[in-house]
Amino acid sequence: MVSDGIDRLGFLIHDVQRLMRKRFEARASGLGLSSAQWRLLVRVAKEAGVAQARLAELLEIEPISVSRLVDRMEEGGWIERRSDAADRRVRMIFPTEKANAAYAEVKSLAGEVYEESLSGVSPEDRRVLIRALDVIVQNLTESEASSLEKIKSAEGATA
Amino acid sequence: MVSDGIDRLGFLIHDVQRLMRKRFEARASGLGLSSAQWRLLVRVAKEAGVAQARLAELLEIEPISVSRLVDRMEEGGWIERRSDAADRRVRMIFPTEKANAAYAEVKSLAGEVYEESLSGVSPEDRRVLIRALDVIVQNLTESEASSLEKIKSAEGATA
DNA sequence: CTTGAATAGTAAGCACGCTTATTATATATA
DNA sequence: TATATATAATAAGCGTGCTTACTATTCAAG
Repeated sequence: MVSDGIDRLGFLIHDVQRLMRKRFEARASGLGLSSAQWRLLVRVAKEAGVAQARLAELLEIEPISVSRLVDRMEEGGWIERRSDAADRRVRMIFPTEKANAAYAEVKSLAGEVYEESLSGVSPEDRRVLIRALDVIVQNLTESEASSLEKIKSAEGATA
Repeated sequence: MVSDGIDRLGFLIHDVQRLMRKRFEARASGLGLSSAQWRLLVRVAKEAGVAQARLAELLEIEPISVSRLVDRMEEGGWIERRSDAADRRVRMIFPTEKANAAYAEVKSLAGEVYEESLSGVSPEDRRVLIRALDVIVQNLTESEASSLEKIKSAEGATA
């Protein structure tokens, strides 16, 4: 327990995220696509016509964050907003031809970054890594929900 | 190789980082200390009197980012800027008493977040996780440097 | 001593996340 | 029907990272 490195987990995750994003954006800068925009584009490619509110759920970010991201991506010509005739509150998001054309290229580019990152990590360790990260996401999203429940039930009780 | 999940690595890292930061800041919000500020404070606690430029190196962020982070932390009463008599360009950074008092508490709080994150991950898998993240950081910082060298040598022709 | 390069720090402005508040529209209920 | 609530999107403004450009200071070279 003395120096297992767990006490550095937050710092490590933070550093890895920052470095991977930086590397990806250096590669994709020619295209003018940031990593956040790429994440959104992946979703939109799979579900053309999705509403912004649903995108926010899928990406697990706030609707306002989607709104401004979509602003910039629309300016960049990556996606298109269309009104929903059935519900005039809704803006449906579609990928443009430019986005469809770039999709495969950017995906392989992301794959390159992953391979560079994992150089020297065995296949077995890669599996463990991915599995552990999945568990962490699970743990943190689950108990986020349960925390909310606790708060709710505590509100009406002796806290 | 078909669905080993490596293609989700970037998304996973991104999600884990965001969720852990969110969780930490929910816990530490009472103290008014963000995770970026906590990272800086850890360094300053270990090297009281460190210059901002050195902090930027240690934290691997840009000097300007340190500058504004330090602004807010000075306002918050966590650190103190002092001029270096030997070099008037330099601002030496010291933790305040408030910071020293909070240090142990926040550290254990961070530890709690790590434990919650890793719930259900075996000790062996934790070791693999930390080791893999260390390797990734290594891979991405190393070839960042080598990229810079390539650029430099390309600039100066035969270098 | 003077000039010029290098270094420490900061200012301005952008991207992307957030919280809080507002507008427009839909839906449920009195 | 009229009103109240809920939902979709956006606006305003903050924190933390970035790039680029600036000032102040130090140091090296002449």
